[in-house]
Amino acid sequence: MGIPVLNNNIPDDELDKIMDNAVLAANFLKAIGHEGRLLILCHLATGEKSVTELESLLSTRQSAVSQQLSRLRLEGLVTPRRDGKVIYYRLTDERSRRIIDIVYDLFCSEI
Amino acid sequence: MGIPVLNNNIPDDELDKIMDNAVLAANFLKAIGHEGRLLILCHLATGEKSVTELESLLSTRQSAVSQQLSRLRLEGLVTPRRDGKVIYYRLTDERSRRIIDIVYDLFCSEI
DNA sequence: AGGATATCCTAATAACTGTTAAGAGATGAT
DNA sequence: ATCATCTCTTAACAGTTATTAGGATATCCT
Repeated sequence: MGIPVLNNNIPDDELDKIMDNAVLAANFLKAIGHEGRLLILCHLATGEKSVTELESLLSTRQSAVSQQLSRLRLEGLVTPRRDGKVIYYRLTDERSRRIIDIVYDLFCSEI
Repeated sequence: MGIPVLNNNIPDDELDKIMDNAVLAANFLKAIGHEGRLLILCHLATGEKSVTELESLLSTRQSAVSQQLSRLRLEGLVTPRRDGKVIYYRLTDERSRRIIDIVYDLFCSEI
């Protein structure tokens, strides 16, 4: 059923660490807290896609898609690869995939 | 190192499920993608706190704390318990805790 | 009554989004 | 080489939404 609980009592020292990183974490969560960007991540979970492909998958204007991608790029979630005229995007690494899995687990694996 | 990858190829059926839930998920992520609310969750991770306690922990006005709590309540992340005049908030369940653990894992456990 | 919260409201400000338009890289034709 | 074209990125703009602050009020309990 999923993700293990790391620890039930986070010590105060580490709580401070969280607090220091709160802005960082909040920004990251904002980045994925967006319907379009979330869908992009889901689509990329099934494999590389070009911007044009995403444009039609999402029924969103190309420049909007591009901007959503740029936000995801900023967070390091996706990585572009140019092949001729076309730029393909993919999930950067296991971390990106983990995040989608988590969202999937939280919102889609319940009955 | 953490959270298991559920599957590398999410089938299209389930992708649709994700898409249906994208708005839901995005709203949820927006709720926790907020510095103040994230900090509240972190503080509650160490145990129940009253609104007044949170008010001073966060150096935020009471009405603001209350509003942030109400948003978290809406998402089911926190649960109030009244004891006389005081209302104590705690993380609702393992799901809430899991989410903080994940954020912690993503932002605080790296070297 | 009095303390602790929740709600409501208004105003000010900041953040976010999508749109258009202009620009940059790559490719292929002339 | 030049030009047109395709794909994509970026900047500028404008509408919308979120957030914060402040205060006023209502409520719930002792």
